Amino acid sequence: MSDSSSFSYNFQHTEPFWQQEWEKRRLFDVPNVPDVNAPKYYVLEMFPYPSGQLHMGHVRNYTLGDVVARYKRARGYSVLHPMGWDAFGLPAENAAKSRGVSPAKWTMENIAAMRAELKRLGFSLNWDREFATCQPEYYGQQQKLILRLMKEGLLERRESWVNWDPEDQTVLANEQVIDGRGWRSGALIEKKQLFQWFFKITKFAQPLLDGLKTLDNWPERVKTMQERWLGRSEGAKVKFALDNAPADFEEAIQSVEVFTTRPDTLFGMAFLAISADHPIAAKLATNNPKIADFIAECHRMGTSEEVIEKAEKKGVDTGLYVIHPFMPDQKFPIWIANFVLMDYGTGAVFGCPSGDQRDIDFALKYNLSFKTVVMPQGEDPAQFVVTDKPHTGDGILINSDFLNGLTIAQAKKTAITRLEEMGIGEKIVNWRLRDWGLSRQRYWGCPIPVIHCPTCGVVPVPEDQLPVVLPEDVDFSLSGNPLDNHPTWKHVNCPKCHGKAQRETDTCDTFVDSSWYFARFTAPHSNDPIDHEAVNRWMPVDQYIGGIEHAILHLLYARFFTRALNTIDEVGMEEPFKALFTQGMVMHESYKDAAGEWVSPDEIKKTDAGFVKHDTGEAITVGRVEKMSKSKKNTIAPSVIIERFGADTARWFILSDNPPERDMEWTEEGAVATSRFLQRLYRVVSIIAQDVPADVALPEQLAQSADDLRRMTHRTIVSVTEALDGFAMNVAIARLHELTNAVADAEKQAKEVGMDFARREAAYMLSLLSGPLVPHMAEDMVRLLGVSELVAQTAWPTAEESLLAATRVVIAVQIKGKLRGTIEVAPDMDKGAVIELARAEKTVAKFLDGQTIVKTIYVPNKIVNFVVGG
RNA sequence: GGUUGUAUAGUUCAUUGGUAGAACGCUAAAUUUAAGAUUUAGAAGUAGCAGGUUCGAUUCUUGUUAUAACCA
Repeated sequence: MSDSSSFSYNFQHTEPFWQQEWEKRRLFDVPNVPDVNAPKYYVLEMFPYPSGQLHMGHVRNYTLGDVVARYKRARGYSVLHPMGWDAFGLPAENAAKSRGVSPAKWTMENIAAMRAELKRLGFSLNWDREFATCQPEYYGQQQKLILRLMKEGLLERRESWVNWDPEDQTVLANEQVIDGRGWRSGALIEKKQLFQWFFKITKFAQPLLDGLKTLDNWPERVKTMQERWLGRSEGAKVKFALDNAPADFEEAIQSVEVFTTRPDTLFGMAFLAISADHPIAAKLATNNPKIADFIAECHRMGTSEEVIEKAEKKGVDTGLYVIHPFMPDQKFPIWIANFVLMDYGTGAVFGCPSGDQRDIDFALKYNLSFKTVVMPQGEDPAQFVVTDKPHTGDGILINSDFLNGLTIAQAKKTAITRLEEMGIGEKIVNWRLRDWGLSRQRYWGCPIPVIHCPTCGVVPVPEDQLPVVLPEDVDFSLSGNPLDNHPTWKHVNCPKCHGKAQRETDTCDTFVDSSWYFARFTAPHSNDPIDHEAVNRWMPVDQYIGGIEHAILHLLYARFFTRALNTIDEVGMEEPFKALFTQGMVMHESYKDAAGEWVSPDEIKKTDAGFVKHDTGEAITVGRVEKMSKSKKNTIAPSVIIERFGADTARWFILSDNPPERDMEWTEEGAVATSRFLQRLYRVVSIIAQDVPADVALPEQLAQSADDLRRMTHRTIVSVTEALDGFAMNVAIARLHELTNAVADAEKQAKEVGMDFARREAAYMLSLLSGPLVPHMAEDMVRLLGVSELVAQTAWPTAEESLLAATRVVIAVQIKGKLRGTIEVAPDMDKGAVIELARAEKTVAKFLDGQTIVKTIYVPNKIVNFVVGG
């Protein structure tokens, strides 16, 4: 027997070696337009933001993608597997502000560092296709697309409310407003109207909703989240006439249009609420200081739904009244309320307190009377009354004139028909989705390529003058938009009239950059944004992989963009991602010291008394297992792991423990155990490589042990293949563990007939099957076995059908469903014979003694069940 | 509060309408100058709880509890 201690896998040497070999042979390169006869497979992981360091989430994401890419390549697909950088965004600008380094330099240095780490992990990427969105070669092409979409009317400029940070002189996203203050400056945020650019995504609301139904290989929950975000609701628009409208009210504001999803509850109306930005509110504010104050207060609140949801519901009475559409003799007060949004629906709602929590809160607070109009089925209409808890469920209409006795659905229909007959309302579809505002008052983004001319208005930059390149000599010490502050950049001549004009100084939301990069990857060096032949051959992406945190915005914008590009014939498909996989997070234990401060895992060590600090010996408490994050200090740097254990260990461990869609916990023990296992696998294969000559033949007759091993090997081929097809990398790994154990065990029968062949076959298959997971070691093992072809170039193995069937089966024998014994028989043995054997089994016979068999259940190759007695 | 998912060995997960498995960890022994070492042997389970369907349920189904994500 061999001396096992002499085989040790040296990843420091072999990993870079194989990476160079693959690179040299250009194994992962594919043409922009693949051979029509070869099946294509486009696997893409969400491209990273170049923060400077790879984190474990990246490792998990890109390892998953790489396993798919390598597996599909082995299955004979032409595989497009590119990598790039989502390189625009605020952190670069912050670095510029705080450290005086230029955003471009900071970004490119980060990219270089992260690229080196990705390469070190041995991902099978087509690096020739790499780009960063901050390069003019990319964003210049994006500017062309923006202009083409603008020409098609899919982009427009309009005034809209924004959160304005007066100190930083900048617009903030809703998420950046915390308790009414700017997240960086802490200044009180104002609402302000600004001209902004919008993608008209709402035009695509219905197609985006319908398209979800075609995405069979998307996680259900992502589709549900998108559906809710789109928020289709059917309802009615109802026009309320003002009672005694003031004389100075122009025609347009002598009535109020309301959107409602519940026209059935019109008779339960108690008040009409309008947004602080409603024209009537604005009109009243001019000579009513109380109303003006209230509006100002609303403007300080922020614009997000979340803020509005959490804020106390408040209102102010305008003193005006509207006339009820169905009851001309009744009038209801108009209130200005902080929970009504101008850009949802019509900016006005009617309140029905008996059927809505928010409305009843409001009515009770301001002492507005109301009546009950819906009661649960089976209640007595004379008795049922809502006082402080609204009835929001299904039911029957009461106290509602011509709607009485109808169900909610019937009443909605009837009410709308009546409104339409009267000419004061109609059925409409309303969406929660709003147009996508892409203007950002920032430097580090793609400049929106238009010029503002005092005579010609908004003039697109002609395509031959693109790209509009960001200036490099920028002063970040000033507040506000650096592009706007730049002394010369914005001053240009109008392309039309050649008079003095100014560039648009807004840049694009970075979500624009990530909304078409997948199309650019198919022909990244093209002089046109998208090479039509390449994009139509490679797209849609067959497998997209990324985190659940992008379930809504990125994926929705990318879907919209693809549809928009489809309408201008830039791409030939409507949906960009055929299959989506959302991986879980990488978690780690968190640690705190006595003072309650977070402590990093590498500052501590384990002792018999628990964790203590390395240097001081201070006791550490172990906290929850949480998502790795810098603030909790529970991160593990991939680079450290790679250095200690190698890329293969990192790859194997991050896939081994959990199903990929679930959160996984990174543990030191797990990494160590993985490393140990891989060493063992290598050793097992090494021993075979040494013991068995490469040209060993398959003998006519095999010993039982050799036959068993061969069957195990071929069953494993099937199960690993199925697991990889089903994205169950953890299952594939479990099966490979089992085969490794079987091969190691077979060493004991190494001298039996056919074992040489069976062991060598098992070792080779083990190497090929683990190839997608641990590509470096797989290459090494195959070379040890004397095979010159690289694993990366070898076709995926197929199992021999004849070895998949069992040679004998163990049948369970039950009496009344309780296991009483087992028998071993040849597969597909005659039913009668099996039952006879079962009946004769020692324990079974004992239990059957003196009993009458009422019924015998026989499942071939599995079970016999005797039902006895009465 | 709603939606969706999950619940199986100490841990992480497989599996199946018909004997519940793997890996790690754990225990013991052996080997080694040494080990994040190796080998051998072993323990570990009422499949969350309560019903229903069935000859038979961990699997299908209803309810419930716990937990997670998302929405509100």
